[in-house]
Amino acid sequence: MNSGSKIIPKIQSEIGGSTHYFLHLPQLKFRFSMYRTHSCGELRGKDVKTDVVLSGWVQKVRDKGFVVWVDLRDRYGITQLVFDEERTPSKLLTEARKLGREFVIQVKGEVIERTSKNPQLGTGDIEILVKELSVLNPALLPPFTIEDETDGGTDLRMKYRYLDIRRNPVKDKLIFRSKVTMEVRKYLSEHGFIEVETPYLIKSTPEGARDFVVPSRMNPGEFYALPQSPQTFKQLLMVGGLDKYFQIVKCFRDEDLRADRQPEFTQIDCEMAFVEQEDILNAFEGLTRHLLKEIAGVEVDAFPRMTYDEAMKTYGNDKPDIRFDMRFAELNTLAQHREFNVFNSAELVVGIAVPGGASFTRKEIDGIIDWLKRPQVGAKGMVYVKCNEDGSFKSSVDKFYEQSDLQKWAEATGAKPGDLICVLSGDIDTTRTQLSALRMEMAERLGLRNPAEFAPLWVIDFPLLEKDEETGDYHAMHHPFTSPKPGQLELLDTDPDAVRANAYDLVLNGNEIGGGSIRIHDKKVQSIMFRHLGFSEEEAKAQFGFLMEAFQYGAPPHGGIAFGLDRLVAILGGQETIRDFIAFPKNNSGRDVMIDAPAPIDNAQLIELNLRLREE
RNA sequence: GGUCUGGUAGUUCAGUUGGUUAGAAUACCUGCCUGUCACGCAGGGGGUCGCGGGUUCGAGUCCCGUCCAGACCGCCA
Repeated sequence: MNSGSKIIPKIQSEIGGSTHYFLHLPQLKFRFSMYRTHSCGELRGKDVKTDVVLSGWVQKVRDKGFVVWVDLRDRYGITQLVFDEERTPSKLLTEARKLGREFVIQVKGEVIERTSKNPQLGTGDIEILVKELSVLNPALLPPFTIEDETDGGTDLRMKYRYLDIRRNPVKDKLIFRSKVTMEVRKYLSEHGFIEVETPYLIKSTPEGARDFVVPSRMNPGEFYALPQSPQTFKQLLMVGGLDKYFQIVKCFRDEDLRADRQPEFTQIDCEMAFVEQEDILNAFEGLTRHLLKEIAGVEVDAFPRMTYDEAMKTYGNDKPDIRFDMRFAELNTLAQHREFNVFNSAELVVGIAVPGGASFTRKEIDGIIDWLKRPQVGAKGMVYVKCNEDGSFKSSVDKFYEQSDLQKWAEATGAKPGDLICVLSGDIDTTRTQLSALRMEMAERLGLRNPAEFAPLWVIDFPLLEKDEETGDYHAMHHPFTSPKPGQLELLDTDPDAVRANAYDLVLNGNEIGGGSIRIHDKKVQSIMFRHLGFSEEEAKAQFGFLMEAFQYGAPPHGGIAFGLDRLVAILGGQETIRDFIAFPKNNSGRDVMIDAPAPIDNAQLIELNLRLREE
């Protein structure tokens, strides 16, 4: 791989600040003479003496006695209104004093130059001397302040999401998302992709995540499922000859949530016919590069590539964050020749060099070890080596190892004087997972996860199958339509773990933002796959008969990829959590606290649907 | 299914070893203020300490249960 390639943005992303985005033009594109001639963000010094009509929300009333200022806000900005004792009729001045926060008002007046200007505001050179005021709608006092730095907690803000959306940080993220989807549509359309909508009411499938199901009134006892992805439909579109398809589409998975996971989420779903893996990688590297350039202002070199096996060995993770190093060094041969049984009995001894970590105090290192021992990580302990500035080493296993041993560990991990080598041991999978968690935690603590830096990476050659440790069954690591590498079909019988797939993920800053594969387009191969996944002939036919049938009518070689749009947008915006990039997200328990869903349905509805709730 | 953290004024939070009348900031209301823009100044109102039970002379504080929220593990082809 192209190691150490770090991409520094030309323009820093400024989500969360007050900077507005490309779509945030201050001008109204459509003018409605009845309610407004201008937006609250566009009037400038050159507009002085113009008669205008503005509408918006009252941000703040500042009553100074002789003069009352009202900040009028809309999506485009804030314009100051002025009412004063000299120029405003007393009746109007009294009305202005009665305005409350978030009242919706309309004013007619004249743009005048301010006596004292506000350079922090785009409209800060002018104000509106109001001649007519009408309250279009009064408002209750909002439960939290509609300001960039609100006093509201997340719970409250979710319940009153429509108020939260009035705030710049949320509004700007939605505008930012709109910009991203616009660029996606633009790029893919320019490259010959056709956007096709596929159905939401489809059939439940046993593999993968749990389905959300929808009862069918007209077909008693039968259910639709909401799609986990439009996978089979986009393959059928290839059989249909559409050649290049995309769709920005909602997908549904009934699994537990995370900060970056919602039960309904949006994918950029893509498929191409007459392509091999290389064509897909090129096409969508192009899309991603386009987005990085247009959205984040970052020019990126060719994306590095790494096999799944290499990623697991080097980073203990199939979605490594390569903005920083701390690569794994396997130390078995260097550490299993002394009397240290913890290492000698381990399947894997592996370490990383934490830059600057030698300066950690004993207390800090104990803290790290405690962190590792939490059930979420589950490590038994950690061996560490401080690499002193004078070239000597101080380790937690000095009893067992010579300085020359530790010197070799330092060479293997790439540790320099001042670094801390952290070593974990145990069985291969667990130890890699734990060290990977430690690597990310250390990067976080050392501030190496710079959200304005973008390091994309293709991870390729995923295993075709994954073994369920409980049942011993195999299931598709990607999905059951993924093709094995050429010539590896025979291996399915002898060594299923060794079979690699034409499957790939696009990783950005340690997040899987996209994944796809070259599909099986041959009915026979697909049958073999289903058999290995434990489907009987009948089950396969019942579940995917339509696809198998379609493959007999001239299915072209095809493959595709799907990007998680919510996550992609959040990362491009330099954020960890996707929720603010979704207008109306669900909470931790999958609830919409604003509309209070899900909710029971009444008995008549149940009867109509031929459903009865189970008695407990 | 599990682990951890939190729940006190409209809001964000503090509240010591269990001890008098539960505080601060902000928001809100009233008054004042000749250029504010986080305006300022003075005053005022505002609390079922998530809910239920227990220990105790006494519980915001300790214990048990429960609900809600957040982060994570499992899960997420």
